[in-house]
Amino acid sequence: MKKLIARVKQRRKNWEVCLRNMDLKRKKAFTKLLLEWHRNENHRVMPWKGIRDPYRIWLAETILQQTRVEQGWAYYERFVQAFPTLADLAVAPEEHIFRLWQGLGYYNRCRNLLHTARELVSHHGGLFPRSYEQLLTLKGIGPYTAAAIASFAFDLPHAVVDGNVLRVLSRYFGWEQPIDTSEGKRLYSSLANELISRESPGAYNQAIMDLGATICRPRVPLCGQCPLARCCKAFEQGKAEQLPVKVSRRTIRQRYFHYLVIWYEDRIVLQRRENKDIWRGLYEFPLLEADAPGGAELLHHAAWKNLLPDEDWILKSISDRQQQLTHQRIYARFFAVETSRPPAVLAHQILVHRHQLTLYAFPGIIIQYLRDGQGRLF
DNA sequence: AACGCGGGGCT
DNA sequence: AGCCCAGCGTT
Repeated sequence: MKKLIARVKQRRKNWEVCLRNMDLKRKKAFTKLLLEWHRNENHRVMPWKGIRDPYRIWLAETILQQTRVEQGWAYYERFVQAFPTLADLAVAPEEHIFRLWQGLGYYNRCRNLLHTARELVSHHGGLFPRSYEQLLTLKGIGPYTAAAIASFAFDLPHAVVDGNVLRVLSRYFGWEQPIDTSEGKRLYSSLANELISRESPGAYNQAIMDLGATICRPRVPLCGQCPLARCCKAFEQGKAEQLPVKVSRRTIRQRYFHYLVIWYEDRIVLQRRENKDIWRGLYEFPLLEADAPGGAELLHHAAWKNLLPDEDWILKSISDRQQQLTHQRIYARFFAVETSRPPAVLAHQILVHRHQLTLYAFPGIIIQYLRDGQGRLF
């Protein structure tokens, strides 16, 4: 067994050595052509581009994790306006930050943002550490973000590896190694760190991502305009659109949410999602989840006994909404109820006036519901 | 190594 | 309907 593992390791090593030597000319050309294009023809403009302040770089990169530039743009500008410095962010109330993040998704990013801001202020003198390894230890900062801060703010030669980079490298070098495995990540990352310009790491990192976003696009790459096409293996073999290779496919889970929208005069009951699940930290109505859609009989469910005791309430409407997430499809049914007695809220629930609803952050499906007039708001 | 985590735009 | 996006943390 040990022998076998040793042999696999040796073979992997040989493969890497082979790759390293194989494309020497191609590699040299890559960095040179990329930087030339960046200097002369890259006209992409974004509010965070060229910034050296590690705080704003961190903010931008965090917002942009798995998020399209166009989508994150306005969020970044609102955050910079509300929290111009790290110190401003560190003292902000969590509710305020979540409200600004509302609608952006992946809410753990938001939680980690605040956590790390406070960590930096209380344990690092309000300064970002100036090394890649130190940056990596901070919550919410992984290999990509650490490399971005290290290179853009501190001129350190650490290559960013994001979706753009993986695509550009896979195509340029014609690698069919899948990009979504540990093995693949290791190989592409090591290649990227070989290629990065030692003189201007920040410019190199910016350039490769801009090229991936504007020319070497996921679908319909603009090889005709690409400055690297003449050295690009995928272009040479006419398989740019077939790369990069991915192996993983995920199944989509279906979930059925039943929300109790209980109005008492102009107030409504809300609760905050706390479990390890989607939308943690956002607010919603009292919820019953089931394996299938349920009817009005749910109003007599034990979990809602405190809010709907006997006959002091009336059902006003039932309405359905859907929300498609990347890995889940949410079917939500809203039961709107009016009550004449103040509901007995549990410890985790709050009674909020409708004019105060804008103070809370909600999942998209709740926003949908409130906006449609069913909730008398937005 | 595999999985969970959003929301939106594009084909 | 499926894919992808300036990824990261947990198990």
